[in-house]
Amino acid sequence: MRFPKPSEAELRILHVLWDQGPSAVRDVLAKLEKTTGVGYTTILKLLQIMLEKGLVERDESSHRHVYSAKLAREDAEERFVDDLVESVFNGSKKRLVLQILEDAKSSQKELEEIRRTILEFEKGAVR
Amino acid sequence: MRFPKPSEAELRILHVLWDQGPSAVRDVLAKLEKTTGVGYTTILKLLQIMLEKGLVERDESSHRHVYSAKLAREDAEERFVDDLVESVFNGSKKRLVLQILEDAKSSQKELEEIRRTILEFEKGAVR
DNA sequence: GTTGACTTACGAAGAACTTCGTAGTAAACT
DNA sequence: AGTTTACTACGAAGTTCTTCGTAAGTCAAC
Repeated sequence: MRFPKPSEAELRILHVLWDQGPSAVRDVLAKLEKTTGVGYTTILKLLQIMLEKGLVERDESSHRHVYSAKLAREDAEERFVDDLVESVFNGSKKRLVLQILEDAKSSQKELEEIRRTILEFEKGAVR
Repeated sequence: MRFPKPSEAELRILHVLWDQGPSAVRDVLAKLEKTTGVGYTTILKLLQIMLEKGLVERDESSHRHVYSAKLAREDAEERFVDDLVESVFNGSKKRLVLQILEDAKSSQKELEEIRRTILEFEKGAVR
């Protein structure tokens, strides 16, 4: 089954859930209010919408509901990459890779890191 | 100066302008109506909005206005990749590269193509 | 020069997204 | 028990995006 693509604000919340694990609204707010300045009920509403969409699930055993990501980080990453390849690079993953390399060309350090990353991967290293 | 990020529909139009060069509304429509089923005035309106945003420019010397992309393909690609890295991969291009490799792992053919792409790039080949 | 086809301009509607205010409910603390 | 604090639910407003309908302008061809 295909899950809906998270919006920007939803993605910010998912990052918190991925990093911190199951969290109440207040826990999510704690991480996001400094950077986004967003209010409590905004997070709450978003989590409720995400629940409807199936992006998160919640534990209602306590009055203080606890939300956890139902969409795995890797699945989300793959989905976003696939969508990008489709909409921007005409379905060619090769062209995306080329663009990344082309993009990093200006920075010797960055290019070197990518080269190292690929080498590690070829040796069978996982992340 | 930072150009606005094209929306999905705007991006579809930009692809046409990148592929075909300067085009009138009808020319853009010809390419998009089969795939998207969208109407004439929709394309027109979008082009007008894109003109305001600075994504395209237009030649009004003839009654039939001709639009051309002001935003270069490569710049758009770079912008979309950067935004993806920022919003999904926590700013780490390395993690994006890893995800692409991880993603292609299932397909031997795809992985091989990426490997070849990187090799070509290292030899100084341009796209 | 009138008609008909094509074009632009523009308003508006519906959808998704983001945000918050208000109201009601549960818990906690004197 | 009563008050204060914290939480959930929900409606609603503002924004952007996408789409189209309608009106008005241009041009060629009859």
